[in-house]
Amino acid sequence: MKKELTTIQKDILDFLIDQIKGKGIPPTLAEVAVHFGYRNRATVQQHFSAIEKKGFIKKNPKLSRGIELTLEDKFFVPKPVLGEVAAGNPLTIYPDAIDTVELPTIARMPKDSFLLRVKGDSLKDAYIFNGDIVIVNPNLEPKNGQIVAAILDDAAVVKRFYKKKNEIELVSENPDYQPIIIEKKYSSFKLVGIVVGVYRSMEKKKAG
Amino acid sequence: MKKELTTIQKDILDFLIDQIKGKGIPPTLAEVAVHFGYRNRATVQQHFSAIEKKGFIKKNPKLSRGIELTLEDKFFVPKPVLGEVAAGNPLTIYPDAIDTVELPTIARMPKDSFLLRVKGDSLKDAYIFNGDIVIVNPNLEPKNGQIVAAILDDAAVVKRFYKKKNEIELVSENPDYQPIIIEKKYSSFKLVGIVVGVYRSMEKKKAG
DNA sequence: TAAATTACCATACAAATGTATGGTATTTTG
DNA sequence: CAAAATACCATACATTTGTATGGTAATTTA
Repeated sequence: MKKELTTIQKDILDFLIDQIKGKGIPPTLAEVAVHFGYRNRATVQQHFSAIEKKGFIKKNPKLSRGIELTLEDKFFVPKPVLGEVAAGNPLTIYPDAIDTVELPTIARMPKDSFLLRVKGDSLKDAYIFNGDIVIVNPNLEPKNGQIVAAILDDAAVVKRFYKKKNEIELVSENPDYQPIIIEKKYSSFKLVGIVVGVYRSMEKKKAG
Repeated sequence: MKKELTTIQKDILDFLIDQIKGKGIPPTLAEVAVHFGYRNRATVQQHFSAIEKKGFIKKNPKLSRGIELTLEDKFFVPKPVLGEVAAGNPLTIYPDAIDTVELPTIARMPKDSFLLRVKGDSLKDAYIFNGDIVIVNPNLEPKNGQIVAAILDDAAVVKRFYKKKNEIELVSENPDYQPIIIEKKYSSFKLVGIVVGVYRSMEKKKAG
């Protein structure tokens, strides 16, 4: 019935969604071909057919730019969760997806953003809880007070970000946790991105 | 700078808006010609030029369906929020969208699901807070313990749902609020749907 | 192992598309 | 009144677009 998309098919679908939601109109076969470096439209044409057969888009025959998304009926689209981040103490971030969450289409992420599942309760006063999924955008400059994801000594944290004269402060909302202070020269610190949204599925009840 | 449109030009612009807003993609010259009964595309072509000269649309040369609206309103209308629902006490639900949420990259609304913005703090022990957006699916049967949206005396509430022998109980997580008990024959109660997810944008900081 | 799927390539074609040019008649404007 | 703008018509043309068909190689599935 509804099969899974291959990696390439998923990339193409992402591009379609990106164009439709971003530019407003669906791309032509040629435009997709150019974007992915294909030498002809037939390749895209065949990918479209495959994606349509799996039920993710609908082609309006003969109609230019006649691609419609059927995602709205699906509602939930599986997205990889790249790792678990500690709101409290640092945890490992995994190179590949450790899991997938069903993300509602309304909370669709920007192309290069990714998801992290929060562990711990140090952000509970910022209304982010154990098990919540945070959407991280790596292409934004952090402003003071924003919640960011960062790598610290090969582990990942989600904290509130404050830039000071010679140091960066990562604070938890929860007073039980001490702020992490990073001197600017400290090299094993790497900012990953800004947390732009939080999503929580209500499907399964969770513990407090 | 920006002159006024003639009656016909306005009709054509209206059609453009209609198509872009409704169908999602701008029409071709030919489609507009057919709609208005013109025998050729050149007529539409000239109208487009006139409307563009007056600053209401922008033509992307050589690009099929390359018409953009330059109206300040812009139609990448994010997501309509149908109303505000009280987690605490009932609030009115509005017939039309009262607001839109700005989300990272937004997909279209699932056909029959919708969004509601939560007001009040009676669900705070279920980790749903004032200002959060709940995603409501009206096509699911509620199970005991699930969080539902319901209409109660022309107002909407978001509560935890419990079905008992002869009554339905809607409880808040927050003990400050008394459970609402509805006898089964009570007619002004209508279940709207199940809350399947919660989304919160981090773009603007919010109050507790 | 055989069959199906995937992921590309190339070529061909009719129809659709945006554009250009030229024409006519009416209405509006300076 | 003359000039400009408006509102259509017709035809022509190069591209673009969707589609169809056939082929190759690698991978996945049965």
